[in-house]
Amino acid sequence: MRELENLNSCKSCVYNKLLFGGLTDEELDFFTEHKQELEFKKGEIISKEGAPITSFLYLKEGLVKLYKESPGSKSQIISIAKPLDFISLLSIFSNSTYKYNVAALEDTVVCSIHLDAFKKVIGQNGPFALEIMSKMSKMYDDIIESRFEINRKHLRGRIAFILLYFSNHIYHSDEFELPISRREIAELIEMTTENVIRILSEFRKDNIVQIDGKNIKLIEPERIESICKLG
Amino acid sequence: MRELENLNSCKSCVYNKLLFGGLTDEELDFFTEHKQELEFKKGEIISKEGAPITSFLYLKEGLVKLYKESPGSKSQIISIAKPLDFISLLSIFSNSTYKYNVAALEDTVVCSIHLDAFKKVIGQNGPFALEIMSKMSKMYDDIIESRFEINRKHLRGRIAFILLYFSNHIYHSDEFELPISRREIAELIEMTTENVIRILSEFRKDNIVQIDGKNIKLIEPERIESICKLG
DNA sequence: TAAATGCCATGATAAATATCATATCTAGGA
DNA sequence: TCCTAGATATGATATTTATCATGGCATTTA
Repeated sequence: MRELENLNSCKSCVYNKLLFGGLTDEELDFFTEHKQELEFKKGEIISKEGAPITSFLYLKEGLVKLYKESPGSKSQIISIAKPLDFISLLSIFSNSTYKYNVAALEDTVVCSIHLDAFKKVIGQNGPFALEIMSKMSKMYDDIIESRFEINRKHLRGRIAFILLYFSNHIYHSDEFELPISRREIAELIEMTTENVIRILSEFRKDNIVQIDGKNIKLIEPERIESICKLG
Repeated sequence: MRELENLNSCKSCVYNKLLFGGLTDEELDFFTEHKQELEFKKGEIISKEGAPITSFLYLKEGLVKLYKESPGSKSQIISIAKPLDFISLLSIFSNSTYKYNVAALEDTVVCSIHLDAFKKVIGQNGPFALEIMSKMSKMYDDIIESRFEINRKHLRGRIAFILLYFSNHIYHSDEFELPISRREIAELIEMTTENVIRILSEFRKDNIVQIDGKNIKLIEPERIESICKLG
């Protein structure tokens, strides 16, 4: 992890309008004083389950995974966060320590705002509070929704689901490089690594995807959609 | 559904201190004007997926289930809400329509505060906003946590989990009456109705629970704990 | 009262999935 | 450079779970 020099003010930050629409100049200056940009290399741990929460974190660049490790069983990936997602989201208002781990899947830049400063502004700016609540709710809803969706599918449907997830929600293209290993896919969609590999092979043999290592190309997205829908 | 007469002010409501610690008298009066208590009989639907959200709802008395119905597959129960839980929670700040259904498992009293009024107070009272966010986060965290926990267990572990859930979190007793059918248990912990019945029978034969219809008595809670932990 | 419906119950069987074994390939470290 | 650990790959087998069939029981409805 590397702390970037604190050159940029939040006021000039291209993300502030997307994320923090309703803030005054004073509030943005206040955040500027209490923020820090952090850079993480691929594979680095950003936060750990059980560690105290001291800041509000959101992703500026890169890709991270939120995951849980439970003794004696495999780890489970809760979700993948992309730029502009809040990554210290779950737990931040409900717990003093993180309830899950966060690790960088790519080189990543995180903006870290000191928690007290963040809460102070929420407390004084109602519309901002509502905005954060709305974004928070959306993220929680998405996680819960996709958990239930994955659970009612069979293995082929789950693989179809995750391929479409990367294609539609992360890369916006039929062709992309998987940011995670087969094992991590397994941890994300509740199946074994062997079966992830097996079913990706099936899809390749059926000619609905091209696979070369981590490089994926969806040849027949419509068929993948229908496999996903059927479950 | 029956609308109760609006006799009680929020100021005198026994729940207000538990739920809404930081409100001024004026704000409580404001809520009194914009609230309505609703009574639902067991089995009644409180809100439906897709219906517009017009109020903030919380449970005063009774027990409800939050569930999703998806065409062509069984419904899935997301969670069970008990008194003081927010039931219009998910979606309320992120969507204009409900993302799931809510139905009463017992005779139930719901307090309904008009959404605009609720948002207005959040916007003007920062500590209250933080309080609501904290409670919201906790509920979301619990749902997500238990989803992941259920998913890494085998059937026996799931049954143990749900027995302990009712015992520890709902009834606070080793002896209780199940508020839901075997089919609903199945919808809640991701298994088939037959297997719920089968495994409850196994537990009965193994003498770790007494079962008489919906009446349950945990004979050996420690063994149930260990079955739950092992998965 | 009778019929019907839904819930509880159990067994037999089929299907889905995990586990185990093994092999190849690759990337990173000594 | 070689060596090792981990990722990918595939087959055989075992385990877990779902499905199907059937019946009893209770509760609602005609």
